[in-house]
Amino acid sequence: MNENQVLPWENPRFKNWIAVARASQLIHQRLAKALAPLDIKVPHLDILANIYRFEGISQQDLADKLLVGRSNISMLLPQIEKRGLMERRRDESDKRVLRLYLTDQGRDVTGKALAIEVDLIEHVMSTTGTEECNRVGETMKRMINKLDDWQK
Amino acid sequence: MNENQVLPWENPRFKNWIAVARASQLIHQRLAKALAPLDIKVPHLDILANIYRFEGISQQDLADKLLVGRSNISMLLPQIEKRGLMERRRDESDKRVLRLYLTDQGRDVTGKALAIEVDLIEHVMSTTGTEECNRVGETMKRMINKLDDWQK
DNA sequence: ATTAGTAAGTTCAACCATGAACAATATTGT
DNA sequence: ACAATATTGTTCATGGTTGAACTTACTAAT
Repeated sequence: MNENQVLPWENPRFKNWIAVARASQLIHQRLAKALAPLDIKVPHLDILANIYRFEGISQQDLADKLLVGRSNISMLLPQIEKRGLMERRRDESDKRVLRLYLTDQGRDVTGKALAIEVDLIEHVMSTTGTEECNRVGETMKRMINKLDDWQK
Repeated sequence: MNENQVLPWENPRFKNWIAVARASQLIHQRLAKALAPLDIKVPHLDILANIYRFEGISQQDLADKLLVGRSNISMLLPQIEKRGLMERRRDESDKRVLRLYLTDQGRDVTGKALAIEVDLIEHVMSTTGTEECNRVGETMKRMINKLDDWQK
């Protein structure tokens, strides 16, 4: 910890992590602009994509997957539902939970939005080969695991 | 673009990018909690760290580095200044710009906060060797360049 | 069966972030 | 010199995000 008291930007892990954070932030911003024509915000797409993938997911499970609070989901869903992209159905076997389903229109919009996201990422990573790309993914997964089993 | 119409989660670049985004989001959240004892928010640290590194930076240049709007900086700085961590001085040669400087206390707090951040990242990336770490950083920098010279 | 504990979802107040409109100052072209 | 244009920083309205308190529903223990 003492050798970190000098400029952290000379620390390899730190400075490379900064690049990761910047890339992540930039892509988020670009994605937001790219989704504007569909009148969809990034958090909306995060939600829609997860319902697309896990039909009938509960709001709690959705919040866990997205790493946000339940209240966040509770505030966003009514907007999406009013636009007719998604609907909530009470689970009959457990009346506390609401299960989420895309409408046909929702599936259509989500497909288009995901295509935009994939195109963006494909383009930005076009100079990154599949092998290197997988190595990056593996590194990130190891980091996520480290975070998960550390401090709860 | 057609082969992306199936599940994007099978697309190597897409699925690996998702891991990057998740790791980034998680570290952000953990860092926020780790900074709580210092009563510092992540955006505050972003600002302080950049003044630490670039003494006398202007608000506009700071906003550019942090990839946020000027208004963001304008709203956050008074809070930091009131806590006595930083001060603004009018540039005499161009009276529009305000130049930012850390106080002694600000330098102290920033050093402590950066040490917390470095410790977190060192720990989370402890299973990632320097070489692999640099490769990840290189990949991210290539992505950032792709984003910079595309669409303005 | 009743009580205590737990879990899902909602609401609310507080806080952050953003972009547009604005004021003050600099720069550029003629 | 002067008008038109740029740039810096601020303000404000809007909308997003959070955690705590709350309601309703389920579960476990005795």
